[in-house]
Amino acid sequence: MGRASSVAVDRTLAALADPHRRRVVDLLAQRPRAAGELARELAISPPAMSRHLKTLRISGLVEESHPEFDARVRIYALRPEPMVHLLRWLEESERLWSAQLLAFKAHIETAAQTGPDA
Amino acid sequence: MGRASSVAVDRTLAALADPHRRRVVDLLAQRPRAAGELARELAISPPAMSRHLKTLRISGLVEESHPEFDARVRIYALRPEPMVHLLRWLEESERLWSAQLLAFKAHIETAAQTGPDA
DNA sequence: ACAATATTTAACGCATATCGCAATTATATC
DNA sequence: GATATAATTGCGATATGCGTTAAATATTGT
Repeated sequence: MGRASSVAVDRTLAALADPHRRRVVDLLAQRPRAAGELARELAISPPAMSRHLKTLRISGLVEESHPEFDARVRIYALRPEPMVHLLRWLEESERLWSAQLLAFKAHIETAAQTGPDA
Repeated sequence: MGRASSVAVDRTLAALADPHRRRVVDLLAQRPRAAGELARELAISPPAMSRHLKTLRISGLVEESHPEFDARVRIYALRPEPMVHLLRWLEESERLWSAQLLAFKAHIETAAQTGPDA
C-alpha cells in the first residue's frame, strides 16, 4: 500500500496542475455551477472550459448532472474524494518529514551525550 | 487573502504534477539524498533528474546542500513549506464543500418542515 | 598534471496540452 | 417545424515538457 494509491494521486495532481482547472475547483467548492457560468467567470471560451471539465471529470474531481428544468445545461459539482487522497498523501509526507527532524534532533543529543568532538 | 497565495500553490501543483518529481518527494520525505542516488532509484538519466530537481528547487519544494566531505555531491532535502500551503488550500476547499452539504441538508429539513410537496 | 567522478547545461526530437474558431448534437421555445 | 441556446467535439496552430546523448564544469584522488 501507499504505492497502490499513488497512481490516483498522480492523476489528481495532473488535473489540478492547470491554473484554470484549479480555479474551477475553487468555484465549485463554493457551490455547483453550469459549464457556461464557469466559462464566463474564468473568461475563457466554452470549448476550452468544456475540455477542462472533461479532464476534471475523468480525474474524478467533479461530477456532472442536469437541472430538472433544462436538459441542455450541465451542472458541475465538486467530488472531494480525490482531494481527500491527496490530502492524505501530503499528511503522510509531512509525518515522515517530521520524523526526520526528530531523528536529527535525537542524533544531536546522542552526540552531545557521547561527548562533543569525540 | 486566499488569492494572494494562489500563485504559489499553482507552482507547487505544477511541480508535483510529474510522477517522477512526486516520487522524488516521496523519497526525500524519508531522508535527504544525493542527486545521483535519486537518479538511480528512479531509473532515469542524471540529466533528467537534474532538471526535475531544478524544477523542484525553483518551486521551493527542495533545497540543495553539499556534504562536507565531497563538494561534487549535491544533497537534496525536502522543504515542507509549499506542501503546507497546498494542504491549507485542500483543507479550505474541503471546508467549503462541507458547508455546501450542510446548507443542502438544512434546505431539505426546511422543506420538510414547510411540508413535503408543498 | 592527469584521470576519474558527480552533476549540470546545451542541443535536438518527440509527445502532449491548450487555445480559438467552426461545425455538430441535443434541447428548448415560438 | 424553424430558430435560438447550451454544450461538446473536430481541427489546425502554437507552445511547453520531458527524455536522451554529448559537452562543459567542478572537484577529488593519484
